[in-house]
Amino acid sequence: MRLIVARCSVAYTGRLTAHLPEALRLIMLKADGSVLVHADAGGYKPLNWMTPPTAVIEEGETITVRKVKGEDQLEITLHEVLSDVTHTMDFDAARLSKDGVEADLQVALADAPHWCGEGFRLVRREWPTDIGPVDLMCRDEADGWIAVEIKRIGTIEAVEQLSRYLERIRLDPAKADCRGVLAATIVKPQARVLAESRGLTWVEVDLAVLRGEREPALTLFG
Amino acid sequence: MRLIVARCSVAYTGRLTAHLPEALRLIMLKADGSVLVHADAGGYKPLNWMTPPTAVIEEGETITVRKVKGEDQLEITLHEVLSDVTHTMDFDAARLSKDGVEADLQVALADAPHWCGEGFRLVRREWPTDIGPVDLMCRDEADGWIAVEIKRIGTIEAVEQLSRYLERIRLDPAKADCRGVLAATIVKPQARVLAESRGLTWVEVDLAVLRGEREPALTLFG
DNA sequence: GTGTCTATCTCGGGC
DNA sequence: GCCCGAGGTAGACAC
Repeated sequence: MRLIVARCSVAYTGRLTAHLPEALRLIMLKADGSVLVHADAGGYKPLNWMTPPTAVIEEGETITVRKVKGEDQLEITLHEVLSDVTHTMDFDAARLSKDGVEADLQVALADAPHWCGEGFRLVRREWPTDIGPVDLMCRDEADGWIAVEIKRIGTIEAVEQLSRYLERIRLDPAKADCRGVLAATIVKPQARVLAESRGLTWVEVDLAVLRGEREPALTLFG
Repeated sequence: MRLIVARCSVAYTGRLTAHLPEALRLIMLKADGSVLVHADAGGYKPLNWMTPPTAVIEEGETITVRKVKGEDQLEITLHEVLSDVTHTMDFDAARLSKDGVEADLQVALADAPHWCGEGFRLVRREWPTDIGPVDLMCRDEADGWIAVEIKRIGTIEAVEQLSRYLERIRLDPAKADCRGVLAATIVKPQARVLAESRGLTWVEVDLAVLRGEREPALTLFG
């Protein structure tokens, strides 16, 4: 990884045009061809960047980064270089392991589907439809079908997704009355409104409770 | 900005939990409190990070970053430091200027709504509904209402969004016949099909043409 | 290759 | 403060 601290200006052309006036910034050139220009503020995001695969050409005080496919181009002009160092790193860095993403929520709910609705039992995970798999397919005490869409954050988008699946599932006469449930750690207000207006149910679930690691704060069905 | 190149391991707890085993990486501590851990590959994204406002505590070989509000915590353990340098930068770096984003398109179309449809005149931008604002609300020569959804890239999602708005707008008897138009720089084939199947219109617009900087390539209404 | 969907999305604007 | 939508979203995975 090459780290250049320099007074520089940057111009991007491609999906849009952007210009960055002269200032002191960090330019990061990764071994995989990524180029990132970071300021000392501004948080997570680089001001300008190019993701691999790229072609990097250095000519005098100008670094030109081109996307191998496409029109995107980044032109960095170095006005004053304060530091320019290269560090060799393990190219294939050990991978990041995560717990608590949507997939983990799905596993936990598959094990305890009653949190999606009273008396629910799992028929299968990733129930296939012709436009993609529904997260969970369940049946209730009266043997009615219920499609469950799982999200960490339940947004309008999730309601749309569930609606699309239901539209397909209900084409089968045996499942014409299939209900829909959106299960999420947080269900946003507008998603609640939209879900209810479409006759769909929503429920907030807590991963730790699902796993039996914490007591439920409230009685949800009462 | 402080740049540490070190063999390190990282643990994140908060919205989820994540662990990064020992490897050689770059740790970036920005003046605004941002902390980013980057590998020499992996493109745009840091492996781990914390956005401001944060509290950074350094004790021996451990750097602990806490979100000022909330539970989020990042714990970086330094096993071997190869480099540790600090560069003073202009804190308030000159701002990035962009042109060609959706907002620019909206301004240009509000100024020249006839590109959305013959005889259209603007009633207002950001017309409110209970699930969010419609980009443009127009009326045609016969005083009919038209809701316009503007996107840089017109996808199925944009058609869904426009459909949702129309669903709401048409609840008002005075606007029961409200039409819908998707205006975008590029309208994807699948979005065209879906729009047409729902009785919606789509139109491709060119920002330079809207601004009168370029001649239209084709007659759109003919 | 395109399409779809997740993300510790991040970030900015509005109320 | 929360909520919502845009993003050069990026990145992963299925088809």
